[in-house]
Formats: sequence, structure tokens, C-alpha cells
Amino acid sequence: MDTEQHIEEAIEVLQQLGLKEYEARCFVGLTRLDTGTAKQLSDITAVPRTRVYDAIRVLEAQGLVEIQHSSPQQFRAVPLEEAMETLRDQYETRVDRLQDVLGTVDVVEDSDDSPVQEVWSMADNDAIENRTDQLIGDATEEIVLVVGHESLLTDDLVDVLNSVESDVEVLVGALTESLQTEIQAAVPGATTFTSGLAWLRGENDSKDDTAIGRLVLVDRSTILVSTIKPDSMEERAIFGGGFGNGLVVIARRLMAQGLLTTRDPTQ
Amino acid sequence: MDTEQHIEEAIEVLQQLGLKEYEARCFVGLTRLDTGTAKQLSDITAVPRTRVYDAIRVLEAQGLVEIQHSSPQQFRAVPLEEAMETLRDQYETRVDRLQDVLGTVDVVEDSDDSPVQEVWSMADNDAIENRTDQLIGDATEEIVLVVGHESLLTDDLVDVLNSVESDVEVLVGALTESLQTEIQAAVPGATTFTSGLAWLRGENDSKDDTAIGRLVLVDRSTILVSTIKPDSMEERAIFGGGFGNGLVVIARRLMAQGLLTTRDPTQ
DNA sequence: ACTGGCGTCATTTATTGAGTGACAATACCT
DNA sequence: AGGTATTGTCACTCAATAAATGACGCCAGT
Repeated sequence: MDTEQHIEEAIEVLQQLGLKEYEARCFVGLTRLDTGTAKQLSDITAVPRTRVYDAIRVLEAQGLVEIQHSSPQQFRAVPLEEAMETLRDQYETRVDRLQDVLGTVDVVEDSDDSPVQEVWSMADNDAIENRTDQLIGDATEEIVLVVGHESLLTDDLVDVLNSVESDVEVLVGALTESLQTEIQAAVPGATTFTSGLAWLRGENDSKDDTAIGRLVLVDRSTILVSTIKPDSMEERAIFGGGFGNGLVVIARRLMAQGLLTTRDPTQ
Repeated sequence: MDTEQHIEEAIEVLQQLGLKEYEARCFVGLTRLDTGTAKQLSDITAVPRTRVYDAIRVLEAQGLVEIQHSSPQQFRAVPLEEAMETLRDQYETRVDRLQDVLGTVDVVEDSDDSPVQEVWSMADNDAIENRTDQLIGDATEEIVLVVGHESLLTDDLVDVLNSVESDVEVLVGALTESLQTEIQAAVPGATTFTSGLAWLRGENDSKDDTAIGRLVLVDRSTILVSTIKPDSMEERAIFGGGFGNGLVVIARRLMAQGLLTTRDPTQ
């Protein structure tokens, strides 16, 4: 069996989605049994028979399985599409509710001065991507974007780039030529470039295992730089706002030196 | 403060979404602080100061907060919209992955006879709604639908009803006249009715606290009946397939007697 | 050098879930 | 019908996880 792998993975994902181990096992068991009893389930899922019942109840309450009240009871998983749709609905409901509630609460109680040297850091690919899109969307004058890895050129990103005001200058850099041509094709309105970026590649230090992910400089006043561990693909970003911000200043200087945009810095 | 309520609710929802208590409290704390230190957070969230750090780390890894590595560290919640979007993305990713994986696994190993008296039960409003839509969409001849509560007439349901093949007869009943007219307006292609349903109302037994939610009979061969506890709005459904199914037979007989569709059974 | 807030760790306590067995009720067999 | 196997419910133990608290080392300001 090669599905073994898939089964384990499915169980894991289900747990990430909030199910307990037994519940996950049972659900997966049912999806490959169509219909089954507690005993059958127990056999193929390695869940103690006596606890299949609990698990199934929870699953039923979540709308993921149906129960036939006969003896022995028969269990059946809701059709896959339907189940996923149900999960989605539940999640949507919760996120919406949260958004409402928090929107109401957002009232602040503050008492602060505003320092100018703010550098924030964030993790999580999705969050960084969202922030990137956000920043680009908010640009009013100029966007300098360097894409360090092809996987970061998402559809969303392309959309945002293409829907930018026409009076905003868009400069997009890539680490490789192939990536550059790809970007140029996807975002015709942008000026693309490749070289001048050698210093960005992490090949100098032998055990420096992090590569540049994205680099966004918006209106020369806000910058985001992310790094990626090539093995785990984990992304990490630092993010600086404010014109006087040290990070931003560095970025501007790099630009002034032609290290960021010049087609050939040796010229 | 009346936001107290909202705050607690937000924390709860966040926990449903997978966060731990401390994490939830910290996140909510940050949304009303814009930016804050561990101490400040600890003060307004009742989370032990020394554990704010852990919580924040987790939140950062999920892309919900940013950290400023100064001393003292400053924390800040990602803008609400962005955070919700991030949560959504993560969830979508997981559900999609699950769907892929389970789609591959769906291979069955069975060995069964098919009994004819199957009656399945399900819980969870969303799941029942999905199933309802599903059934209606699959109809080829006739749909009899009774809506017992206005909240069950969702947009999705209306859509499905309106997009049914034109050669499928659609009969929709309501418990009240106002609901009937509403339905007639929303679904012009349907034949609506109200009376003949007195027996469906739960007013006979004084302590019978469950009311009829939906009743769907498709092609006279598949039926779904749901009940609702009016106080908790919890829905529960039974669902029978097969032409020879007892439930279905009963439903057909009710129809033959005019109890389900007749405009005025006293005639 | 002393003090106080900051950040990290280790430890305790409570809660939750995983894993097992006793038991009554029910179905099944001959 | 009686006897046996299966089924469903509970109550319990053990392990894992999270909540809660306290002991430090570190760095800033005085």
C-alpha cells in the first residue's frame, strides 16, 4: 500500500483542523469504508472499539458523519465534497463572528509616544504574503520588489502588481533570468531586472543556510525583507516603516548605489 | 464597559479556531492596545507576564502578531483584515490538502449486502443545510420542501431551488402565510402552499420543545426531516434513502392523503 | 555597586485526551 | 429456549498538554 502514507497525512491534517486523534482516525476510516460498524472501524483504524462511539458522536455533531440507529449501529462519512464544504462553512462562520466582535472592541486605550526606529518581525508565509500584497497595494509612487524564489510569485501577487495605479513606478527584480522573463510576462507594466543582486545570494558563507525571499520597498519609506530556509521553506520577515527608519535608510542607500536596480553595477 | 462581553466572546472564538487561552487573550489584548509590551499585556489580559512571551511567539509563527526586538520588546497585532485573511488562507490550505489526500485514499475495501431500511441521522446545521441543497440539486422529477423556520430559507437554498431543471416540479410549503409569500417571491418557479401542515406544528404536546425545521422529499424516494430546538436553535435531522424505505413510504402516504401539499385539506 | 524591570527557564498543578477493562443489554446460533 | 458472542455504556488509569507560579541572570538607569 502506498496509501498508507496518505492516510497518516490525512489524519494529521484533520487534527490540525481541530479533531482529536480518535476522531480523525475514525473519519478517515469511514471514508474508505463507505459504511461500517464500530468493530470494523476499530479494526482498520486501531481505535479502541469502545471509544469509537465517542469519536463518532463528536463527528456527527460536526456534521461529518451520519449514524444509522440500528443494532449494530452503522456509521457513514458524509460525502467528501459535502464534508469539506461543511468544514469551510463552520470556519467562515467563526472568522466572521470574530471579525465582527473584534471590530467592535478595537477601541483602544493608549498613552504613548511614537518612536521612529521601528522594526517589526513576522513569521508565517501566508502572513508575509498578505503583508506584501498590502504594501504594494498601498503604494502611491514607487514599488521596488525583488523576488528571490519562484514559489513566491503567487497569482495574488501578480494581480496586485497589475492593479496598481498607473502613475506608480514598478520595478521588479529576480535572481535568475528565467524568473525575470516569467515576471515580465506576467506583469507587463513592470520594469524587470536581474543583475546587481549577487550580494543578495547567500552563497558567501558556507553554512549560511538562509536565502533571500522577498524584498519590498514602497515609496522609499517602507520596507519588508524576508528570508527563507531553503530546506524547510520557512519564511521569516522583518518590516520597517517610517521615512527615518534605519532599515529604510539602508535600503535607500543601496538603491542610490545602484545595487538594487542597476542593470549592470559594474558600468 | 459593555465590550467586556465581546472580549470574552472573541477569546472563545479564537480558541475554537485553535488558539490556546493565553494566545487568545494576548491577541485580543493586542487588538485593543495597538502596540504593547509584555507587562502591559499581562495587565489587561490577566495572562502571567512571564508567559506572554511564549504566547506571542506562537502568535507570531501563525502570522497574527509582529514583534519589535527592542528592550522592552514591543508587540503589535497584525491589522484585523490581514489577520483574518491569514487565518482563512491557512485553513483553506489545509482543507484543500485534506481533500486531495482523501480523494486519493477513497479506495474502498468492502464486503457487504445492502439492506433496504436505512435511516441515517445527522447533527450540525451547516451539514444539514448542505445535504438539503445537495438533495434538491440532484432531483430529477419532483421536490417537496417544507420550510419550518424562516432562518432556514438561506440564500444558497434559494439559489439551488431556482437553478433546478425546468421539468422538475417544485412544491414549497411554509408554516406561516408571511413565510409563504416570501418564498413565492424568492422562488417564482415554485408552487407554494401553507395549510395542511397543522399537524407539523409541535403545539400538541405541552412539553414537546422541538419544532419542525425542514422537510425535503425528492423524487418520492429520498427524504430528510429535521427538527429544531427553538431555544438553542440546534438542528437534528434524519435522512432516508431508497424507494422502499419506511420513512419514505410514510412520507408518500402523507402526500397521498393530501396532508403535505393540499391547499385546503378540509375540501 | 545597587535597584528594578525584563526575559528565560524550570517546576508545579489542573485539565484533557489516549488507552483499558467491567458490565448490562442485545443479537445470534443450534 | 438457553447459551454464547457481540454491542454499547461507563468508570477508570495513565500520559500529554496547558495553565499557573517562582527562581534566576541580564541589562538599564541611578
